[in-house]
Amino acid sequence: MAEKVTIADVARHANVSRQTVSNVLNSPEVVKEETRQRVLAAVEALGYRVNAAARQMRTGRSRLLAVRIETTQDGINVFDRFLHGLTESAERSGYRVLLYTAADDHAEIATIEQLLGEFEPDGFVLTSTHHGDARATWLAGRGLPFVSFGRPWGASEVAHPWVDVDGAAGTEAATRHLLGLGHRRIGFVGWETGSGVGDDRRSGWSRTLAAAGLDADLAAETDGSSAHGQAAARELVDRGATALVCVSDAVALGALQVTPDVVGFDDTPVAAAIGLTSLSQPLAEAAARCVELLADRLAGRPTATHALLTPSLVIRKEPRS
Amino acid sequence: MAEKVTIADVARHANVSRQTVSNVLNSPEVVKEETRQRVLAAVEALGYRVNAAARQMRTGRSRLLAVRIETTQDGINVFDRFLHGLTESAERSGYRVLLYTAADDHAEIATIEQLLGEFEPDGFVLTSTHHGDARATWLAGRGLPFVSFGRPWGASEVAHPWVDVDGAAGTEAATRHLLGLGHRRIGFVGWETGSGVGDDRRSGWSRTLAAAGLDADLAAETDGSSAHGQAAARELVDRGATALVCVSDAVALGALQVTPDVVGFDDTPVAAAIGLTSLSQPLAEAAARCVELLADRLAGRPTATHALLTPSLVIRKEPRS
DNA sequence: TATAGAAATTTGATCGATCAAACGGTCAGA
DNA sequence: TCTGACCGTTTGATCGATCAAATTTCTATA
Repeated sequence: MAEKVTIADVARHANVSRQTVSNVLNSPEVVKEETRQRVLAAVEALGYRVNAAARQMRTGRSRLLAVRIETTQDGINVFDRFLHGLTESAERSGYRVLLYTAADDHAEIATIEQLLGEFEPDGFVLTSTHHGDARATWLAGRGLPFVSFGRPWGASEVAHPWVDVDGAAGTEAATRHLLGLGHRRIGFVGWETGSGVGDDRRSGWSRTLAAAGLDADLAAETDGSSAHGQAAARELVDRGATALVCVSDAVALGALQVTPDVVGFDDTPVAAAIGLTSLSQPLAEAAARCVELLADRLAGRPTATHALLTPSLVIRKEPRS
Repeated sequence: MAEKVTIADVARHANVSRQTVSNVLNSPEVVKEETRQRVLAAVEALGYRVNAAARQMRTGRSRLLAVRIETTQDGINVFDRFLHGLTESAERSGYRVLLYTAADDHAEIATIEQLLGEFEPDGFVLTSTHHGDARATWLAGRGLPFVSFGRPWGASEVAHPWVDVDGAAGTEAATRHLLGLGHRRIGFVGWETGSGVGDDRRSGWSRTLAAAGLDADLAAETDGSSAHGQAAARELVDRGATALVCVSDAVALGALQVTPDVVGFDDTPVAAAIGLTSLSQPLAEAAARCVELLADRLAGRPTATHALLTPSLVIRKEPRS
């Protein structure tokens, strides 16, 4: 039942030593072609697979990437698609994804510390980075390999590899789209000032209006809920807005109760379901880039410092018109 | 930077042997209380953590549970909440969750085989079980510990521990709810016959109507899309239906375009967003039960064979009425 | 043909934890 | 006083892979 094939079994079967088998698998260039073939045949015949624990014990490398799985807050999030992409890309690079949970940044650091002692992940992927992120500082402080999905917001931050989606480029596209529909008074329903992501998304809207010679005066702040989004939209429409760019689909959902020409952000299933035009983040690509940056770093290859991806506008019509 | 504390360091610090440290951690009852305290103090002082690879090498156990991360099909699914619950519960039992992807059952088996050779997960969690599931047969065939989220549909299946949500009980509650609102002609928008989950959900609807002395003749089949849901709903309404119980939120979303009294299934973010009454699966509890069954089995404790949980009806009013 | 040097392969040690067995000390009973 | 049982602890071996160094085999040149 539990047939465990070791490197010694393969060696015996191929009439070579353990080390030669190891070399065939890890440094094929030092092995004579004929021997290589013979060993590979034995590997195949016996169904041999390297034992990760034994390898890790000797090399110190685990081929594991650790990622925190986030709680689905209001249910409208997008993390699962990123995680799927991450797992897929990691597999392609010979890594596996190990999950952990944490209530907050502080707890996450403690968990990372624990993981380092126990499973020794080779790298970490941080998500939902924010201003003054303690996790990035902590990881960078001890030279641990990691990438963040989300750029390091704020000036005093440590430099580290990151991947992010260009929110400003997204809202610029959204604003252009609404301008193209003939709107001249376009509002922005955002989050409270100070959130990096929110400010970034707002900036794309304002700069586009400015470039078109229009005032970017119709902006409102919300706590991110649909209810607040609706209230904010009402206010902006009362002040003359005829269309709205929103910082998220959740907020857009509320805004949609007020006026039809609304663009959301994240292209969540909700947007698709209700026919909301929204900005779609290239999550699979973002995940792939994260793995790429991390894998390059871990392999000692020269790595890019970051990647900024552009979201795409998914134009929909409300189904109930 | 990379300070690695081994069991030998702790032993030296506490003036005992390696084995005593190991005993303190694994079989505290054989160690004298005084020694135990001293060792624990040393563990604390040095920040020692067992190295999972070394332990696994000797014991053969990895404290890893492997789960396949599913692709988000139409985006309206619920897997991420289950996964989060699983990770959390696993941590509580001293396990970590390892992710993998697979295109289909066949590929999944191959991946499991690979994982067994490399990371030697202690157990597996299967999701989306279906009629004649090759994965369950394969795992059971070689005596590997696993639980499925989803019961073994079909009679010829091997017996194995499982956790599932009682779909029939859910649709029964939904049907009762609609009866309570005064409806007498209640239809069911389902999937094609043959899917275990779909048939189960349909049965709750039909048996409740039968119990109320009503005909359960208004049933339609769809491919699960909103578009088909809408068409099917139209047909049922034309045939006299005044309310509809749906097999999923996706289908319900389509049905909602036809008539307001609709109940969905899964309580996805979409349902919450559009004010759709829906059945909520206790996913966190389901995940906890999965871990419980698996952990008991792995610890050699007597285990229950399965758990069937009841979904709860979340009643909402359409926001746009 | 001999031999330096490169190429290919093998040997022994090691990573950190746990198992199995041995060990020393204490105590009850003969 | 001696024997055997018991408790708490220690010692040596082991899991499977890889590193470092040693060894053998091959190749090229004098």
